[in-house]
Amino acid sequence: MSIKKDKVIEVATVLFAENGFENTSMANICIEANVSKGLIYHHFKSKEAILIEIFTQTTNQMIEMNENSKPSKDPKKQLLQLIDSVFSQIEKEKHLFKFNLNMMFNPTTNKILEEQIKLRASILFNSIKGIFNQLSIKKSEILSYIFIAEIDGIALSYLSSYNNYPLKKMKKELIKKYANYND
Amino acid sequence: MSIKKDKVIEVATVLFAENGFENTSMANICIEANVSKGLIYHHFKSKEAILIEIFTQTTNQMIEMNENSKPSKDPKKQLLQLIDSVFSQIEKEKHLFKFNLNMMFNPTTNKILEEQIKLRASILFNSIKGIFNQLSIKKSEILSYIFIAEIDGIALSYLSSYNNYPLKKMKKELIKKYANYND
Amino acid sequence: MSIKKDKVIEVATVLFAENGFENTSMANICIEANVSKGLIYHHFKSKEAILIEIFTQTTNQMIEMNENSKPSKDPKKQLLQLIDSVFSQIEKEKHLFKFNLNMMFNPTTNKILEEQIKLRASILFNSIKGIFNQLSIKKSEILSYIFIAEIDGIALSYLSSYNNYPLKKMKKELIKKYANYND
Amino acid sequence: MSIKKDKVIEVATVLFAENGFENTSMANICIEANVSKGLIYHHFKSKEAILIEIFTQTTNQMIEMNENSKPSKDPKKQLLQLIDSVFSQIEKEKHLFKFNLNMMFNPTTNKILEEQIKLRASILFNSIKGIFNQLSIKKSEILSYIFIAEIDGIALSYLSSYNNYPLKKMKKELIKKYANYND
DNA sequence: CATGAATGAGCTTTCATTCAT
DNA sequence: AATGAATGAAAGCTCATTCAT
Repeated sequence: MSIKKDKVIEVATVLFAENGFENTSMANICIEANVSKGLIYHHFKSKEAILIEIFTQTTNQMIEMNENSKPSKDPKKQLLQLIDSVFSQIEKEKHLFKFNLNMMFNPTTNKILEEQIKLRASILFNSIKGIFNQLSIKKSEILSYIFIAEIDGIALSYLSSYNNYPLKKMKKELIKKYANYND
Repeated sequence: MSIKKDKVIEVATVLFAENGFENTSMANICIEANVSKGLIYHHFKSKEAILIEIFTQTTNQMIEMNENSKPSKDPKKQLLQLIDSVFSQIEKEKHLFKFNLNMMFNPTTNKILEEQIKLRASILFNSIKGIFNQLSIKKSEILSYIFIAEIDGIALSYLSSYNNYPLKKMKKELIKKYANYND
Repeated sequence: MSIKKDKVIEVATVLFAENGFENTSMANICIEANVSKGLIYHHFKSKEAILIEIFTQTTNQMIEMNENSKPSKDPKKQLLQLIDSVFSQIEKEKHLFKFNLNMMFNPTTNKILEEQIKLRASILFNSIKGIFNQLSIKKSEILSYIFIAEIDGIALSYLSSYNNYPLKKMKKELIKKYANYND
Repeated sequence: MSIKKDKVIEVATVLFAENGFENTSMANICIEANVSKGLIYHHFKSKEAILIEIFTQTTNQMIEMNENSKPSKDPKKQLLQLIDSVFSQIEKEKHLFKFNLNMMFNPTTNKILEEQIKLRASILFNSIKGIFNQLSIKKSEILSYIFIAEIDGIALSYLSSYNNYPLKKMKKELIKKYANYND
């Protein structure tokens, strides 16, 4: 793939995250990516197409990671590992999480990315359900929804409203809960 | 307050929710509210000002409701009442919740509404902490954050990703958790 | 005349001078004069009408001053008095001179005030010619034009371009020239 | 430089001169230049930028002319040449002189062009002072200011107020004055 | 693969003016 | 004499997209 195309993707990701999809113009992207308008339309059909490609790339990474993860036998261990990786991601890639939430709840981008969003949700859900199946087959579905809600809720609070959100304490509480689980 | 101004607010609320802030033009609002452009700018300094007024009105309603709620003595009962009212709101006012999430994570509107968003969060937090204080003074803070995360997380899942989200079951689980709390 | 009407004239004069005619809105005038839009249109047919009234008032003052000036016998003395008064006006009422030049060379206001501008010019010219008639009947016309050009040219330089314009020295030179005149 | 850009400059110059800066809309320019709005904003950052470019071009022409003028040895001859060229310009390019005066005394354009205006004034002043330096080193400064005031004053009278201004006679008077100078 | 001139619809906002009260 | 709600045209400007080169 062309270097310039990659640069466009990279720059657009940052600008969409910082300013939102509608507040980022193709001209902005051109300038920042040091690329002409003609070229950007050579690589992408439209502004929407850039957004779709960005989102798809990340989704594909998610899928790949999911496939490559060798489940350790112990489901509890898996859960704790998952919690650990999610929390470190929330902290490290704050802007990516904000970007995703923005794209999910902006009516315009939501329509564009609808399928992708549902796909991601089902991948996540199935991955987590796979773990809970090992703990409690009967309740694995509802347990997965609860787990996802807890994670998402913490992320939402952390990213939006609270200045000194006790992210570390929240992680500890979650670990405490799921370390003793299964009874 | 003038009837036409009210109409503008009402129409703008719907359009912002349906199409997003940036994708709603003043012309759209004019047509839908059956009002001239001049008049909108007679009543509102700018498009931003409309958004702020909408948000402030809802915030004020929150504050009022909060002040008028006579806390029943039993904190558990309060919690269960709160859960009940939140879940029925999530279902009934789906579009309002989506609108709020959109405004919170759209960089443009987030900047405009920053203070309001923080104010709302602190009102909610203090209100919930007030309940948990009665159950467990020491851990009331972390418990409040967990409770809020659970509620927000469920709302987020319900509103965004999942087609047949088991909202009722989630409510049941939450009630189960908090009905037996602190024992 | 109504106090509020006077206030409008006063405020409009300042705003037109500071921001120009086209850059001063009726709304600006209303706010600054603490008057409603309805009232301003009760007193003045239009924005143009305000400008015309402002200009007419000043013109009338010029006429009045001209009529009331009792010419001392000695024309040279008159000239020197005139120079003195013009220079002190240029310095004291800088903004009024700028305003007049603006109104004269702005195509919009020039059209509105055309007659007034010509009237003023002829008043000034005749008044000065009256003086020079006493010094040299034959050349009084051309002498008047020269005198006016000198005054206007100095004013123009002082008001527009030069930061440290030697206004005092220029006055001295002019006085020197006309004190020894015709000998 | 693009033909269409040149056309915009050309059209804008005429329209600004005829109707003033504020009374010339971008739409006016588009229609007259047979060009789309988008294109104008492709070539110029703003309406102000067009004005600045127009003014700068003329300033640069002034500078060029100034540099290319080979001073004949005799300063008196130079002065008379200057007078001759200025008077023929005043007559031929009446609209350009009016335009400049408009831009100088309109508060909006004055702010935009402040630096340019000062630059032009200093170029003119230094050029004239260079001549007077050869006639009378000590008084060259004040003599320059007087000369400029005379020229400007005549132009001002001619362009603004008087219907049958004796421009030719004024030129003759000026020539008479400076032909016999310094004796 | 690459440029940037060119379009035209649409954007937010301003404004002089009118009119019912 | 006084208010301010209401209008509608027009302003400056932005933008996604196209296309000749």
